[in-house]
Amino acid sequence: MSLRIATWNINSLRLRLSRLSDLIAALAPDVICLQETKVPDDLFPAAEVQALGFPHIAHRGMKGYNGVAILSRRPLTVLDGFPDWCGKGDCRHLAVRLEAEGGAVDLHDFYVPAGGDVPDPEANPKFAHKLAFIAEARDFFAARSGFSRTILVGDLNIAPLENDVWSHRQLLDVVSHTPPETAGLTAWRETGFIDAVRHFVPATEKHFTWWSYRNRDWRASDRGRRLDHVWATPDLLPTLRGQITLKDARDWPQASDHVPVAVTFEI
DNA sequence: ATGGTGGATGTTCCA
Repeated sequence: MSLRIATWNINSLRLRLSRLSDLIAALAPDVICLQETKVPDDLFPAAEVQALGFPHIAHRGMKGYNGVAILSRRPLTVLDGFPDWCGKGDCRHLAVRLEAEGGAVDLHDFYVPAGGDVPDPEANPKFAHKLAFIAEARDFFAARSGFSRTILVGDLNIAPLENDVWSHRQLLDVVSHTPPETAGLTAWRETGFIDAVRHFVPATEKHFTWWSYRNRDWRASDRGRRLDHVWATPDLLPTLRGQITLKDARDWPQASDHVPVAVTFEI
């Protein structure tokens, strides 16, 4: 059974419902994990999403900011028992179980705090929150040693490798690529995941999923970062079939600043 | 060194 999972920071689901339709046409995903839906649960456009061929929906949203959702062609069960990360109640995580021929698969959708502009946890509470969030996530997964058949995706707001940013040297003190963030994210991943996109794209190759709105000509300047990730437990390695990073989506009308990333499993 | 753009909200915050 083929399972293609896409992740996308959509930066407002209601504003970009027609872009979601474009994503479905371009990638034909079985499951879509969204971040920054920016829609409270009672205003979630469920009927519109279902009309796009995704009858099974889980969402956790709030007014104005954050918000995650998982849209699926196949049945899903929402998983609970997870922390309220950093005790903020701010809608940054959703987990579901998908039934597959080879057994159930657990899927986590994360939206990690961006962390503000100043990479100093003493001076900037947003950066302190970001470091605390990734440490809490690392500790949570570390405490469940031996978990398997698990996929973790999302806008993790950190570019861990040198070629995950346009200039490693110039971004070492820029939030998203500082040593405490990249070390923290790697420690989280190493609790039990492999980087499914870098499994297909060599670490020597630049690879980005986000380009700032503030670059006039994003493609020419190409000052991108790889902030969006797909991880999988190593038992799923033999099921990996490929990845697509839909760079062209950055040129869609009224584009998100993030592009969709999809990984296909034969599961 | 600065400011650049975009979304939700409401006279500003967040990214």
